[in-house]
Amino acid sequence: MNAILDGDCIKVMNSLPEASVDLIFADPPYNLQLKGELHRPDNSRVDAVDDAWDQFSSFAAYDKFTRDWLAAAQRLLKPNGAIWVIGSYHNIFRVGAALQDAGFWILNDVVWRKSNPMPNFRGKRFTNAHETMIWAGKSEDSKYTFNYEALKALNEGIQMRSDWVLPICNGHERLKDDKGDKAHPTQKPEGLLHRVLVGSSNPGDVVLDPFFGTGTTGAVAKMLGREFIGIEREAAYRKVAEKRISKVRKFDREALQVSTSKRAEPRVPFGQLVERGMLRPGEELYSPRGQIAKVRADGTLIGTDVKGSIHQVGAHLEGAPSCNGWTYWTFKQDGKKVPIDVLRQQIRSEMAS
Amino acid sequence: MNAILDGDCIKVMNSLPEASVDLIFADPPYNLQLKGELHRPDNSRVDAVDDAWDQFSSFAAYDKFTRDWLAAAQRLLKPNGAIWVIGSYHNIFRVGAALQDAGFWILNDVVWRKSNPMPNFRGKRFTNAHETMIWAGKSEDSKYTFNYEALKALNEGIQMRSDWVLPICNGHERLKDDKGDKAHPTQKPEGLLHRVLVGSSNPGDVVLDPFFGTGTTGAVAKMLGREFIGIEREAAYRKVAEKRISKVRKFDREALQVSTSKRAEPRVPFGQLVERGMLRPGEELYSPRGQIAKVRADGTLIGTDVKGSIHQVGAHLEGAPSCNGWTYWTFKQDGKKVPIDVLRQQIRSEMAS
DNA sequence: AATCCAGCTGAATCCATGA
DNA sequence: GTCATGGATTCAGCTGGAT
Repeated sequence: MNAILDGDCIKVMNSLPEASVDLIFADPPYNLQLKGELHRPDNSRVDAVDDAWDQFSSFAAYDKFTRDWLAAAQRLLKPNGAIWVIGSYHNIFRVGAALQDAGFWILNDVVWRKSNPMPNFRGKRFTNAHETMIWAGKSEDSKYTFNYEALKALNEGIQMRSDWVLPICNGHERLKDDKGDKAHPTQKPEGLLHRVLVGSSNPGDVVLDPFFGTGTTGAVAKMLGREFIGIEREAAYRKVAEKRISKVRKFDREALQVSTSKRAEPRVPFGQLVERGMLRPGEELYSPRGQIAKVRADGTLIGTDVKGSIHQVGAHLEGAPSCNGWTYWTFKQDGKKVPIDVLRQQIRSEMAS
Repeated sequence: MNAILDGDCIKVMNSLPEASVDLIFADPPYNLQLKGELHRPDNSRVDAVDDAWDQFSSFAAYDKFTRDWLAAAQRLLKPNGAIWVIGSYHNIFRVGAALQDAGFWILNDVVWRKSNPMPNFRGKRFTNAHETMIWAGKSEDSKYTFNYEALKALNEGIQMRSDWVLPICNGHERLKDDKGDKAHPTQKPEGLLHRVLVGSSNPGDVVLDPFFGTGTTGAVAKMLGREFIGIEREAAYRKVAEKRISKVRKFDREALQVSTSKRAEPRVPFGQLVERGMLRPGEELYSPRGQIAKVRADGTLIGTDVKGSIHQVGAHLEGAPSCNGWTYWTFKQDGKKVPIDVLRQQIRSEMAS
């Protein structure tokens, strides 16, 4: 745990215990199939991704590699685990189809829209200004983690969309080797991993990255109080990543607390309000339209022609498929109408203390 | 030519002569696999895409369908032809892999970022705010059409990126049936097709849409002076499309001439007004002295003896070294002359949100 | 005549828990 | 496994009628 394992990711994954990982973030080789060299208009040469680890003999060979590492990844995930895979149009369609074929259940595809992409120097295509991430549950039934409120807060109060605008990794964040060259050709920005991990994992979760590279996933996981496992077969990358992560400090515990939704709060049966005498049997509740229902001793309501729970009676009055009775009904307190949800909040705050 | 053919798209395509089509735009079924009903927080029901044509028994069945229509499409394309396919995460990965397997050569994936997507009502995933288009040549050797300068002109003088922000099709553009309901559940916006056709085809080219629906491809092709072939098996959609396209008027010939040489960068994206249909190619703009200039499809203007950006033509008419075209030009709206800057403000307010 | 507001809608794989 | 039930959840933009 919190280590970088040496070796081929498939073999290493198969040596780890099954159902032991909460989240996987994978940045596999893109299989770029670049032909000649590319030069900028000023004749400078573009430093391309031409590493041996990105060479595959055919689509079939790439597909086999993809199926194999996905199978190993799926074995490692807990039943409610999830996976993120990032790629470009060269490989992401094959990865996505393989994910579906393996039984993963796609939850979203998320577009990383680069605010500062490399232009298309030849003027023969569109500027390749984005990469695609696929977020998928281990299976269709997985109860995946999604910190809705935290992401909404990250986005100034509006729910997070499937397109994320983030700059590419450069400047001080971009790791250099001893010669001052970039240490890894495709280092991902920490901002990207921050959003992934805040949104789809919780503190203490185990996060695995089978293509660890220079360790962005590990660095951000450490900051955010997640446990990480990295797998990387290139010694040079492992060395850079080790040094990088050792310098990372975990955020304060308070900083790791994210906004939670009401769903995470304890359930309070309406009957408790009656039991505790906050509402008395026979007391009248009022709908937004002024309709009246009476509280009964067992915590149900009775209206003019219907009885049942606060939700059922509200739904009936509205002719709606469902209704949140807590916010629907009000009662009279000192002559003013007050939502009954206020009483639930009182009970919850008592429970917390 | 310029007709809507009735029948199954694979059979119809196989009945057409091979190597006869320059460009294909395809909006195939997405295979959504929706389960139950979905309600908004206000309890209104979401009108889902549950049509029979989007039902497939398995991924294997969908893959076979995809391979078959792609093979027919590939046969129809000229050697230098290209194809666009649009989809969502439900199907686009399978389509992309099938394209590659069939020998198509992916040129870009292009993300349509929706400025006004439907939210995620249950707060369980990211807002599904984009769709993906794949642009591919018939083969790796295809000398595909790419109107670099025209697209650059549409994008305020900056080269066009692989992510396009456009609103979904609603308002008056959205076609209704006799009962006032939407005529087609997934009608695409004309702005999207405008950019596709201006960017990757030339006037006179033959454009095929094998999933014609209500004919957005045909309508925009006609406006832009392209020949179209539509294939649609649902009589109701064909009827709506026929009526729609009959009302479309082709733009003036000179409006279709797009820039072929570099020019000064306009300071503002006037082209977006054209792309979004706020101003139509061929429409007249008026100077303060009553002089007239016509809008062209790539967002440039043509006057009596001058053509160029809104700023350049304005400056020429005034004999001035420079001119702010945004405040200089007006267009007619409901009989009144309105500065085009009003339209820019509309776009800006959309972008800000 | 402008402005405002309520209402409606869009390619959506959209719940969790306990009996 | 199924089933019933509590109760949580939305953004942008257009339209048509009211102010």
